[in-house]
Amino acid sequence: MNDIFKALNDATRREILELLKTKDMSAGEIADQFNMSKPSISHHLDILKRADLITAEKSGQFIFYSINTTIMEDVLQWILTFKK
Amino acid sequence: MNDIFKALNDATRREILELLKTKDMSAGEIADQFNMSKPSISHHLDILKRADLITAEKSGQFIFYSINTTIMEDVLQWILTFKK
DNA sequence: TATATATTTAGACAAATATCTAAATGTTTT
DNA sequence: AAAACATTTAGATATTTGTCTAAATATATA
Repeated sequence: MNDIFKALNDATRREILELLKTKDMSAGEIADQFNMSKPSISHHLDILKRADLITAEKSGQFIFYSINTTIMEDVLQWILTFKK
Repeated sequence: MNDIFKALNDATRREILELLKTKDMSAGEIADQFNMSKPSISHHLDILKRADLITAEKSGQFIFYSINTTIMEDVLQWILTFKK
C-alpha cells in the first residue's frame, strides 16, 4: 500500500498511467510525451513497476509498458472503507 | 488532486484517517495513539487539513478533528477511470 | 492573576526524492 | 565488426519531507 501511494504521489507518474490507459507504449514513446530527460522517465517507470502499477515486456530493443489495473483495486478497496 | 495524494503518501497520516473514521478526536487524543511528538502530529494534521481530508473545529482549549469523506470521492473517481 | 493544559509555530537537521549528465548495456542494421 | 538506436544505471545535486526541541499562543482553573 505504501509503495502504491508513493508511486501515485507524483504528477508525472500519474500522467504516465493516463497515457498507458489508452495504449501500451515503449519507454521512448512515453518519454516523448514529457519535457524531461529519458533517464528521469526511466526512473519513474521503475517506481511504477515496483508498485506493480505497470508491467514491462521486452521486445527487441524496445521495452513496452502496460498498465496493471488489478492493483488499482487495492487502492479502490482502501478508499471505499471511508465511504460513509 | 496533488495535495490529496501528497497527504495520503504517509503511513502516519493514513492511520490518522483510520482513527477519525471511528470517531472525532482532539489533536491530543490523536497524538496519544502515536509514538511521535505532538508537533509532528500537528504537522500531519495540517497537511491532511490542507488536502481537505479532515476538518478542524475549536471547542475551548481543544481542537476536534473530523474526517471529510466527501473528498475521498475525488480519489475514488480518479481510480475508477482505470477500471477496465 | 498565576499556573496548568492543549495546540501550534518556528527553526534546525537528516533522509528521501526528482532531476540532470555521462556512461554502460543490449539490440539492430549496415 | 562498427555504428546507430533504445533503455537503464551510476553518480551528483537541489528540493522536499518528516521529525525533533524550544518557544509562542490560547484557554481553563485555582
